[in-house]
Amino acid sequence: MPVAYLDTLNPDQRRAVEHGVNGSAQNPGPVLVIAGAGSGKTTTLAHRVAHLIVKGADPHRILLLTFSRRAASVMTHRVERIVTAATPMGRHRLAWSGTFHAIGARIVREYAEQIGLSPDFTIHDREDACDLMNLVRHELGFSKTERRFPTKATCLAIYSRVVNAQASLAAVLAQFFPWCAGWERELRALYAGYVEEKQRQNILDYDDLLLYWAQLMGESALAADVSSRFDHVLVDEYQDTNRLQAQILLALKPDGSGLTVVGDDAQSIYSFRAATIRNILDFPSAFRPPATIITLERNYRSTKPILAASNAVIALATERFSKNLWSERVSSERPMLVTVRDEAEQARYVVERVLENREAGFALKAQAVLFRTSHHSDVLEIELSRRNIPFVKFGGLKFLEAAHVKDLLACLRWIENPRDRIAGFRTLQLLPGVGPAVAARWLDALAVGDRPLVFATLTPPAKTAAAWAPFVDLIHQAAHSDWPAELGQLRAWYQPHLEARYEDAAMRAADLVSLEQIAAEYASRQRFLTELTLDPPDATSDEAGPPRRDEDYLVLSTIHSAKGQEWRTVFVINTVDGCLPSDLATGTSAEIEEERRLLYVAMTRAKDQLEIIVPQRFYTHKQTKSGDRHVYAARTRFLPAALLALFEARSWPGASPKAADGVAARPQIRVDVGARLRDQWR
DNA sequence: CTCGTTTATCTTTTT
DNA sequence: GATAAACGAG
Repeated sequence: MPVAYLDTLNPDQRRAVEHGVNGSAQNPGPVLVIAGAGSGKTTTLAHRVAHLIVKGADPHRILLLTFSRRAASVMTHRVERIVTAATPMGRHRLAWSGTFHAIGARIVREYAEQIGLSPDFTIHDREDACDLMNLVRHELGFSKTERRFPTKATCLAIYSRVVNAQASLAAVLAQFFPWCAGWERELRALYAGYVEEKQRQNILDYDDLLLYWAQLMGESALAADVSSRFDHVLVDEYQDTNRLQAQILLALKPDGSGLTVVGDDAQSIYSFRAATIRNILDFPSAFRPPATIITLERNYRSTKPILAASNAVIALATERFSKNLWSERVSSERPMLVTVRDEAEQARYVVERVLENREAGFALKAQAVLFRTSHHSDVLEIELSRRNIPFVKFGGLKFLEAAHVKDLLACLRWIENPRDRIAGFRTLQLLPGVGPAVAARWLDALAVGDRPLVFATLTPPAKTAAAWAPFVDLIHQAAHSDWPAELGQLRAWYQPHLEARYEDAAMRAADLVSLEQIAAEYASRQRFLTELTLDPPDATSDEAGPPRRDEDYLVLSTIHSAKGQEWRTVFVINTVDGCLPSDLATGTSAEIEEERRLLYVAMTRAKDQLEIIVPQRFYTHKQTKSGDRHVYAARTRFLPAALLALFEARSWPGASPKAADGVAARPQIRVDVGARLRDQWR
C-alpha cells in the first residue's frame, strides 16, 4: 500500500525517513542524517517521526530533542499534520518534545526525590546564577583580593564550560581562560561554595538541568527506568550539542537502537556554549555496527548563484565533512556585494531596498536583516522607526532581563521556593528603606524558622513602616491564591513601588500587564516560572510594541537566532573584519572557523536575494556633532578577492566606486575596528 | 545602614 | 554608554 506523504520526499530524504522501519517491524539501528542548509531537514525529521507513528510507534514513547523551544513546536505541529492526514482517526500528540534543558527539567523534577532533590526546586537563569556566584564570591572574600579576581560573569562562564564540556578546571582555564589560570585554587573553592549554596536553596541553574539528568542516567536502576520509557529518541541540530548532552543521549540508548540524530557540521556555531562537532563526527563509530550515515545534499531553498557563493565561503574552511549542496533553482541574479560609505548609509540603503521590494510585492516578513551582534542593528533601528517601518528584533536583550520584570518574577519565585535566597534578596529590597544589609539579616532569620512566624518577629526600619503591612499580607495571601489571580494581586502591590523607582513607570507597567497575560496561559505558578525561564519571550515592548500577528514586519535578527529560518531576501550588514569575524573571536583558529560558519549560515538563509553590505568607515562615538573621527574597515576576510566573481559589486552613493572590489582600491592594511572602538573609552 | 553620586570597567553569540 | 563597585551625606 503506497503511503502518499512519502511521495513528496526525494530518495535520500526517503531513506532517512524509512530507515529501520519496514512494514510494522520497528527496530532501527542508529542513524546519522547530515542535512545541509535548506535540504529539507525539518521536513525529513518531521516525516520520520510521523512515519514511525503511522507504522505503529506510540507517540508517548517518542523523545524529540530540539535546539530551541520554537523548533520543538514547529516540529510537533508538522508531525501532527502529517499523521492526521495519513490516519485521520486518532489524535497523535507528541508527549516528549522540547529542548534538552526543558526535557531535563521535566525528568529531574519527576525523579527528584530519588536523587535527593525537592521537586519544587526553582530554576535560575543566567543572571540569577551570576548573582548567586557573586554572593559566594563576596562571602569567600574574593572581591577584595590584591590582584583583581575574575568577574562574576567570567567565573560563571568558566564553571559552565567545565560542566558542559565535562573537562577539568585546569584544562578549561588553560585553553579558554588563560588569564585566569593563576586563580585555579580559589575558583575551585568558589565553585564548591556555589554548588553547596544551590543545594541549600533548592535551586538548579541551566547547567544543572543537564548535569542532574546525566547523573541520574549514571545510576543503572534509574537509567533503565528512564530509558525504558522511550522507544525512539531523535535529536535535531546535533552539531550544536555538547559532551554532557551526548553523554545523556548515549545513556538513554547505549546500543543506539531507535536513535536518530540530525545535523550539519558546517552550521556549528555554538562552541561558546561548549558545543563540539566531535559529537556529530564521532557518532557513527560510537556503535557496533557503526551508525548508518545518510547525507542530504539537495538544497531546496536558495538559487544556484546564492548557493555557489555560500559553497565557496565554506569551501575555504580548514576542516569539514565534505559535502556539496546543489540546487535546481535557476536565477540570473548573483548575490550582491554592496559597498556603502558608513553605517548611516548602510541603514538608508537597507531601508530603500526593503521598500523597493515591498513595492515589488515582497512582504516585509519575507525579508530579514542579519548581523553578528545585537547592537549592530542600532543605527538601522533608528532609521526604521523614523520611516515608520514595523520590525521585530530577535536576539539581544530579553524581556526577562528588564529590571521591573525581574522584580516581579523574583517575588513569584520566592513565594514558590522560600529557600531561594537570590529571589528573596531582590524581593525584600523592593521595600523602601530595606537595603542589602537588612535583607540579608532577615533572610538569615527566615532560613531557620517558619515563614509566617518569623515575619511576625521582624521589626521594619522607620522608612519601611508604611509599606510593611501590605507586603506581609501579600506574601501570606499569595501562597493561598489561585493562579493566575495571584500575579494580579502581586502586580497591584508592586505598582506604587514601580512608580517610585522608575521614571518611565507607565511603559514598564505595560510590560507587566503583558506578563500577566502570558501567565494566564499556564496551569500553575511552577509551570509558569519553569517555562518562562527556559523559553523567554523575545522582545521587550519598549519600542512600538510587538506587532500583532497579522501585521507585516521586517525581521531583524542575530545570525545565531536566525538558525533554521529562511527568507526571500536576506541582508547581511556590517560584513567587515572586526564585526564578522567579531574582534573578540579572533584568538584561536577554531574561533575564526566558527565565525566563517556564521557567515555561511547567514548566507544560506536566503531564498531569492542575498545582499552582503560592507560599510567603509565607522564613526567613533562620543564626539561633537560635526566631528569626523572615524576608522576604516576592511571587507570580511571570509570574502577574499578570489570569491568576488561570484558576487555582483555595487556601491551606494557616497562610497568611492573603485572601492567596490575592496582590496584593490584601498591600501592593503587590516584595521582592527573593534579594538579602536573600544579604545575610545580609555 | 540606606541611597544618591562618582568612578571604573567592559562590552558576542544563548539554553 | 550602560552598569557595577566605591564613596559620602544624612
